[in-house]
Amino acid sequence: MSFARTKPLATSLRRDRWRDRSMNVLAQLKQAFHSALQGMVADPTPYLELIRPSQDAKFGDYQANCAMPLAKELGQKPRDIAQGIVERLDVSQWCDTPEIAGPGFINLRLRDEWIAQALGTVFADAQLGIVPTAEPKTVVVDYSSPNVAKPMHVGHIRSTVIGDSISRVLRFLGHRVVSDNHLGDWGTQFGMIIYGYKHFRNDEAYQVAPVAELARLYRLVRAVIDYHAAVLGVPAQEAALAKLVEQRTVAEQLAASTDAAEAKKGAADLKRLGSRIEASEEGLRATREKIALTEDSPEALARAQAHPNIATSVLDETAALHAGDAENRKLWEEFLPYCREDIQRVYKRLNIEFDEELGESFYQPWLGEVVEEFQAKGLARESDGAQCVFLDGFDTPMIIRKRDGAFLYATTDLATIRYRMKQWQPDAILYVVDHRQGEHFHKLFAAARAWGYDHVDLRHVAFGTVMGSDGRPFKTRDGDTVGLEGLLDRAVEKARSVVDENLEKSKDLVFSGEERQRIANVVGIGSLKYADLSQNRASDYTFSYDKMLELKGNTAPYLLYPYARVNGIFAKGDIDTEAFRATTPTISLDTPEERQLALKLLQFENALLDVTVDYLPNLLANYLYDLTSSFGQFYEKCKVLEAETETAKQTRLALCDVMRRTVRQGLELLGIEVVERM
RNA sequence: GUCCCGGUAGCUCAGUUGGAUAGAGCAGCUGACUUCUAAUCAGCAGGUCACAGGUUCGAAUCCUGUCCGGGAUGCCA
Repeated sequence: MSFARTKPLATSLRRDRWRDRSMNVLAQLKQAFHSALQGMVADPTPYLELIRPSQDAKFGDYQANCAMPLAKELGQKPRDIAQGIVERLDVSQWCDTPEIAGPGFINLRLRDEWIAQALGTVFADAQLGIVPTAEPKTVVVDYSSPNVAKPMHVGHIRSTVIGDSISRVLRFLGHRVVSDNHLGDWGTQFGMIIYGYKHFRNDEAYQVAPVAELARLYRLVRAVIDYHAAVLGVPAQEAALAKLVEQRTVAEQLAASTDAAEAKKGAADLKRLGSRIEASEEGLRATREKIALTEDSPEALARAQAHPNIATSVLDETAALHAGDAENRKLWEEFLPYCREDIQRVYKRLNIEFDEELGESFYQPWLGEVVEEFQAKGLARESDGAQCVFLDGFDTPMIIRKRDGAFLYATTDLATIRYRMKQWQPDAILYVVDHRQGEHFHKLFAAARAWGYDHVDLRHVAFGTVMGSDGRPFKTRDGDTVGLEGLLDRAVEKARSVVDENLEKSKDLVFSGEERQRIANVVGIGSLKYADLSQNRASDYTFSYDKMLELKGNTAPYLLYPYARVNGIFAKGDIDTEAFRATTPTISLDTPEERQLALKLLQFENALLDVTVDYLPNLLANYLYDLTSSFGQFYEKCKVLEAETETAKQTRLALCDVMRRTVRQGLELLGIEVVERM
């Protein structure tokens, strides 16, 4: 059975697209079509979505594809309908006479004078012609959410960067955004550092640098636990491998069969088993290396042998903390600020801030109430000793209280929804969390709706896994997850060598080592973020330093370069930017490159609105890439400082300046900084 | 077993929610620096959009089935 659908935020945002705005051409065209279609069809709104930028310049700048679907509804020929629409349509303010082509496409070509005038308006506006939405929504964006006390790793980059960008775009468009870092500050990792603190601490180190000492304790306890788990896991891994090898033997026989169908199946099995065996062998090798890591060090081995039951002891410490044990509670309160401080270092490097950082522990006092309320409303009942919420359409229930009485993340998530609704009355709550938790969120949202929160758009903004070049989840050679800080260091380091290499080539410009490092920092971090944001979040993402730092293609360096180039033009021409912005340049678009660039610049707002429909920052990245490509062509063909006429020079300076401001603003909305020269 | 993603050029990926001849970058080949920064630009080549049906004026996109890959799947998060 299906649930009553809440009104998605995107629907109301989409309506913004054709609101009356002086600079948004598409919005204006939609309005003109709305008038023209009125009387022809009951509700013109859905057909307005069929007006879009043309794919090919020979079809004009925009095309309206509404005549074909209308043909069916009205029972007439599509070309006749197109003709009818055109006769009722008044777009003369913006366009040349519309043309009908093919089965009934209506092609629209903007008048050059209109584009020029619109560009002038954008040039004169500090906000690039973008006005805040008339229908501001309140949106909670839940992202990043690392476990504190545990080093952040590569898995956190996507949530952090995507969530940050979505927050920035929504806020820029005038929505009220509450960005909330739902920290894991109440889990087993605290049991680990509490255990570590009790058994392995170095008091002096803790006094001098508590954050570093706690991190050391975490790694140390983790290593001991991993060692025991590895030793215990080897037989099972070996057995699994043996089974696969056995299956391979069967497949080999099948492949040799005289029956064509059987042989084909055998060959397919062989191929599949081959890669599985490879993966299995590699896993086993990694496990053995992990064991060796401890056994090769007498000190580590002695420690491991002295703590054989460390895993359960850690769980006991965690349970004691949750049960209110005074000592553990005191330690937790002491450690938490240090752990928070530690992760802030990474956020600072990434230039990311949150409005709220309400961790799991914040909701802990209300978990009992939540369960009771679910029971009282008949939404939850006992099953096998656990409190379960059974939901239509799901095979398994959502468990909100374990047999042993402990709560789960589902419980916390429910309490969190209740708090957020009460505190901010949001229209939408976005969870920027990897796609593997999809089913959890489906259940959570269904439970929340049953609970009464059915007027909020709860949405799982899912993203894929970060993969290595081998096509498997991105790991270090030892099979560990890759630390986030090391990733940033390496990106900056690689960027530095790219910077050095390229600046050697420019003779006239002198860059100090300090400036080079600053550029490397912006380029390195920016590339790391952009590589992620420029890809559709739904797909898995193959991590590659070389690719993200490419100078051509859809990369951060490619987008940063035109910005610096325009600065170079202004510097060379000795043109004061502020003074120029105070003027009203005469604009006349006389070359295809100028026209194309101007048109792209006018589409910035549409790119931002597109991002908000399905929360896809890559649509903004695509736009910026498109824009800078157009600039590249313009730059090649149109001399700015040595333009043939004064009007051409003013036009081109204006184009350059609006381009530079748009790129800067666009990158800022992706959380990426610019450099003045490079 | 069931459910959720995905399969587009040798590689990495886009593809504006069903529109006209499927696009970029890398890799390969060819050109363009005494010129506002060549961290660039122009060009060539590269495709059975996994496969088979279906829906309609029109399908990479929607539906059904098959194959392949990944993920989730009762007490972790």
